[in-house]
Amino acid sequence: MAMQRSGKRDDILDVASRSIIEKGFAATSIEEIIVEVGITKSGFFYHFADKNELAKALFQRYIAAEDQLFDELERRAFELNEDPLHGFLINLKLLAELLDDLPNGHPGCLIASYCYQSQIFNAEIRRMNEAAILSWQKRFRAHLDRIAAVYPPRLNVDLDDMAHMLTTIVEGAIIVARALGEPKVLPRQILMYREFVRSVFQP
Amino acid sequence: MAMQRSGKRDDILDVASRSIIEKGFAATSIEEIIVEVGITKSGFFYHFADKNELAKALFQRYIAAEDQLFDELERRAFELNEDPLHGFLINLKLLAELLDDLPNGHPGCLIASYCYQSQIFNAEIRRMNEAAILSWQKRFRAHLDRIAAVYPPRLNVDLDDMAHMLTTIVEGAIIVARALGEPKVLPRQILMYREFVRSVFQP
DNA sequence: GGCGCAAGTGTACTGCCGGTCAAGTAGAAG
DNA sequence: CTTCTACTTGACCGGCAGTACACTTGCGCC
Repeated sequence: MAMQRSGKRDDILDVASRSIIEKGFAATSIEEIIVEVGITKSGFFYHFADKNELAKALFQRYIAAEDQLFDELERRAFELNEDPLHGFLINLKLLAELLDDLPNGHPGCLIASYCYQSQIFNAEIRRMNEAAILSWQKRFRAHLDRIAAVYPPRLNVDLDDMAHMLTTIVEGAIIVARALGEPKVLPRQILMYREFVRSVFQP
Repeated sequence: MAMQRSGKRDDILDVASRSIIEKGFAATSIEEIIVEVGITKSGFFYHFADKNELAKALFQRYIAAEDQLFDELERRAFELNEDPLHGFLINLKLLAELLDDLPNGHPGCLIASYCYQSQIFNAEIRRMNEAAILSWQKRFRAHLDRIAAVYPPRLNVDLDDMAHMLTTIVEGAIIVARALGEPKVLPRQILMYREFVRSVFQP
């Protein structure tokens, strides 16, 4: 059999992330993961010292992928329009379209998933979770600052709150979408945020 | 010892809800619940046929309490101002103030908690979760309809989306607040939604 | 062609946890 | 004085997380 570098390790991460997002971390047994991957329990523990290590690796991979996606969307948006406001509005539109095209909707966010199970993780993972949200916050806040420098806000809103609002809406909309079985809620809520941004800044 | 009706049953629900919101359902063992309540395992299974029954009872109690709270806030708000828009704005303000006054912030929402662990619950609980969100949706939508009848919206927004937006923001803000350890995020995000409502409807 | 390392397998074990079952008890209600 | 509710005592089963450790297999390198 082919011995590609870390073949099974990635398989474990793929299977585990799907299962954890669906059922939660504690409800995902190592047993079922190794059965689906086609590996033995020893094989699993060769790659990960314990379940917490799995959670950590999963999280790092997830955050890296999200960051890359955001970078890419940002780049494309500001290629289309350099203006801070219009570029950001296009950015949000692209994000909504991308999510709208996912056949089964966004699978769920590990940040939220871990958040409601935080007590079973160690401090390191909790700090990673916090750092991930703060990095989004910083990213969105930078956009808003650049916008506000050109378009003075028409409403008296705190830009930090407004930056948090996008994270808030994404996380919340994933929950509502999942609970209702209506994937479109997420893209639609992002467009609502977009309306809000427009109504705050557009003259 | 006093034999108040269903004394221990309520104790179980109290302990379990705290633990489940913190750690998740699967990570909350019956063992630890009965130890904290000071009860035997048989005592637990006297009240609940299995863990799923516990989840169901917990959920019903949670939803009933939330509904009552919303009713109360609504009543007080419209006592202060009968106008649909201003009454709703006051309603949101009262909600934000109430959440702002909670010393440790909102403990977490069972709907979101269950949502990320849905696969371990039976169909009945999943339907209850859906119904709870739809009932909020209906409640908020009714406000918005009454507002729109008097104040024609200045932005072209879908009122269903706007009603979902409040649920979305509440659920999302709880996650962000928890992950960052900053309880104030929730009331502040509700006030952001309030600004949005105002900017859509206020002439 | 032999050596070492990465990537596993095989197997046996501990201990917790969900859940079951049978029998018994203390106090309130009628 | 019986019956019902709300538990207790205690024994038990099967499944899963996680540990431990000896063993194997294929590839790259010298």
